[in-house]
Amino acid sequence: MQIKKIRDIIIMRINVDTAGNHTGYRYGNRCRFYKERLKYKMNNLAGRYLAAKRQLFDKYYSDLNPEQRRAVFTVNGPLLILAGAGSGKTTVLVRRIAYLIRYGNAYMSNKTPDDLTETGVKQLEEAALNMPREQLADILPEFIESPCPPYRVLAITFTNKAANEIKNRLEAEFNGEDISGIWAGTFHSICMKILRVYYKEAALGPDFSIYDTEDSKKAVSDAMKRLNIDEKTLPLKGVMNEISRSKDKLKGPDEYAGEAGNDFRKKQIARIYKEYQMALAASNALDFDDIIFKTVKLLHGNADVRQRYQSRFLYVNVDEFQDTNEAQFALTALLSGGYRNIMVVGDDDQSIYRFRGATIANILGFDKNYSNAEVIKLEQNYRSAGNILGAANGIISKNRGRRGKSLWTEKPDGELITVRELENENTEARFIVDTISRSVRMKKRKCRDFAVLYRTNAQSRVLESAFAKSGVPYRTLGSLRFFDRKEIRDIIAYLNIIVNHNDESRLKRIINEPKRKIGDKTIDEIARIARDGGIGMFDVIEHASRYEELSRSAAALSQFATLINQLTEISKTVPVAELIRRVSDMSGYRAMIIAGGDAERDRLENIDELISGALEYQKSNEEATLAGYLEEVALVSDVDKYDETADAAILMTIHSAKGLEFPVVFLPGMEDGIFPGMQTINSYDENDMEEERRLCYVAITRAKEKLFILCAHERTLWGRSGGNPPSRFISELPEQFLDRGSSEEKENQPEKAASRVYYSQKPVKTRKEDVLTVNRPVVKKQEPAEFSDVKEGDRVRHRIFGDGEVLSVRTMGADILYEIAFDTAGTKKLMGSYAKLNKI
DNA sequence: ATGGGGCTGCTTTTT
DNA sequence: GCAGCCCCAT
Repeated sequence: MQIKKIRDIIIMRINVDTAGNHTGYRYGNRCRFYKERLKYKMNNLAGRYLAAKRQLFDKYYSDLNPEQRRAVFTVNGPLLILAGAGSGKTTVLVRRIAYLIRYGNAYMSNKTPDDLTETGVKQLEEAALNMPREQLADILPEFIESPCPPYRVLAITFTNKAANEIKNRLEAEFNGEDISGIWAGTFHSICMKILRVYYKEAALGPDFSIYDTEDSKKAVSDAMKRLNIDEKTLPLKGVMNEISRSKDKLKGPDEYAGEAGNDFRKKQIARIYKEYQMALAASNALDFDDIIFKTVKLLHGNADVRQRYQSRFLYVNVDEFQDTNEAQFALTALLSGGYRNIMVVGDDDQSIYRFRGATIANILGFDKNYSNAEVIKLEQNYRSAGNILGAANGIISKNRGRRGKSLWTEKPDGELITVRELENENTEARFIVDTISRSVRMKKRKCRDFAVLYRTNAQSRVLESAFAKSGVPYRTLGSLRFFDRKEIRDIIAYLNIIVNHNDESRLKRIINEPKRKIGDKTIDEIARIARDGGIGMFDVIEHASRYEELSRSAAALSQFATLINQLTEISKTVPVAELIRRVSDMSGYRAMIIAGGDAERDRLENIDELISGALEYQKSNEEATLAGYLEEVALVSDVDKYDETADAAILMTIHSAKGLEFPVVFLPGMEDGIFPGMQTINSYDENDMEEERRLCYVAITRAKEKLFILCAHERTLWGRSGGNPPSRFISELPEQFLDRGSSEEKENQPEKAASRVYYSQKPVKTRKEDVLTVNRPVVKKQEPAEFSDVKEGDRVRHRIFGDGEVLSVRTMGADILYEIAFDTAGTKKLMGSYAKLNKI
């Protein structure tokens, strides 16, 4: 296959096209163009008409800030919205889609009616001044300019949760009007929608299965066994990762092999990759990465299909762009290739998924890939109190690979951030629980106001038991997912076999579950015969008696085949929920659980829950099909079901907290070795530390009112006890936002620190400075007064933005917020303590 | 074929 | 510290 450098080709095309015959103007040109035109027409009717029109829209959208409005009104051409944490990103996305469906390009358009009259324009000007905002909706339709029908809008997100939120908020926005034509979904669900229609063109069978990580792990492991590659010499995890990253980069097995060169490990992986893909093809299955890979391949290689979607999607909107990988970037480029109205929102400072292939280059270089892209920054934060935001700005400013943004808020400073070192992980947990229960007892807050965010899931155990003991209601997110439970996976495997008899991974999973006296030997033999004969495993099973090698288990095998065939017949007549019931009965699965006695009780309940979930699916989908259900099950996680109304404190990893906000946030385990983790500390790639720092930034910006940063003097981790120095990230926080407890506590610190047993495996890495900062009680106060002689109207110089004029000076906590109109870099809001301003 | 006991090795996670 | 895997005994 020659999908060589799809990405390069796509990017090249973008550049060529945009440089050539794009409909828009470069923004700079457009600005100049505007000004000239406005100056010229200032006194004539058309100019006044346009000004009044824009005033009317600005007024109608006055619940948004000016940057947000610009993001809503800029609909044509490529647009990058850099949306800081808590800057109203989803609101903008939703309002923008609603705007282009209602008004099209009304605001930016320079068209004027031919029959303008003095009185008509006067009326508009009058309305812009005096008409109450609510009534403006009646006038605005007059300005509609090529509105976009809902079905021509595409909105892509990462999680189902985000997709649902967009859908729901849009529905509310249109309250009752039919906008169901909008394509809003995750990358994977969008791709599935395409692949289900054009499966033939994508060289897939009609009822292909989706392998989740667990399934593909098995398939890769099997492939390695077949190739006689030992998992001890080449760990499965690394192989999986390499294959997955390779697919992210749109590289198939052959290309991967081509690039392996003389690298033995890569050559091995290339063989596994190829074998794995062959197994997937034989099973008529795709893994998660393939869903996107194959779609990009299809759109790239098939002009008809490509054109079909390119001519359909007039506006393409991509959420969380900082988390896209190369394949996803290519997909968005292909889908938006028709009209090039592509808008991406994201925050480079919140990119925390590099480890799974996200490339921050997509957002950092968006305006290079799309040379005429406009860039809008949303920097006003509506979420966090001043001190929290100050700390967040402080820490993220230490990163180098960023576009540079500095958030500001109109909110008061609020409380200082509490930083505490506790004795050990148990006292740390108790501190959290006590703080919560005290606050709840005093009726200051509800339990659900509190969130505990940790770096690793391993930290949750101690926390959970502290919560359990105290009786403070709590919930943990992301422990064992419902669909990861064995019994659920088994039943789902049966359903997959019914749809796709040759799904090898699922077949292996349930062929002997419950026990049917079909052992591993037999299964391997079946797989081998199938492979040699180029037929499906199920075909072999169905005709087991034909093969001498299988004679011993032939009876059991044909019984199994009969079971599957019967269930397949049944599946054609009964709905999914009923089918699940039949599967669990006829397969003997239910009987097996019941035989297990009381210990297995909840497994039975889980199956019942699965059935009610299927009923739910039938209710909400008019065309409920088994294949559709399986797709939903494969692509939907139960994290989406995080119930924000339950009155319980919530415990989760920082990663899963992204996009959420809480009045009070605890960050336990802020220690070098945990956060940042040992791997990061020992890494020679400074990008690793930057990503860790971004994660810390995400953690801090989850808090609305109050933040606790905690570490333990001693900690038992992985069975060994020892201690970690407080996280280097704590010392990166500007001191003026922190409350480090009484001076007494501080004085005790050096001794404690001296007696510490460090985990550090590579003492080389523990540099002198680190130890010093740890041991010395940090009391250096930052001097915000340093620049306080800068006044409104002064000329100043900034390291990056150059020279500019100070528009306003405002105190924000112990810091000062400057608004500065830079000569070349535009108007920016900067915090005094980081801005490093020099008066000139 | 199956079940139990010992051994290893270990971020983060959505789809 | 514990989960998940491998190997061995039945």
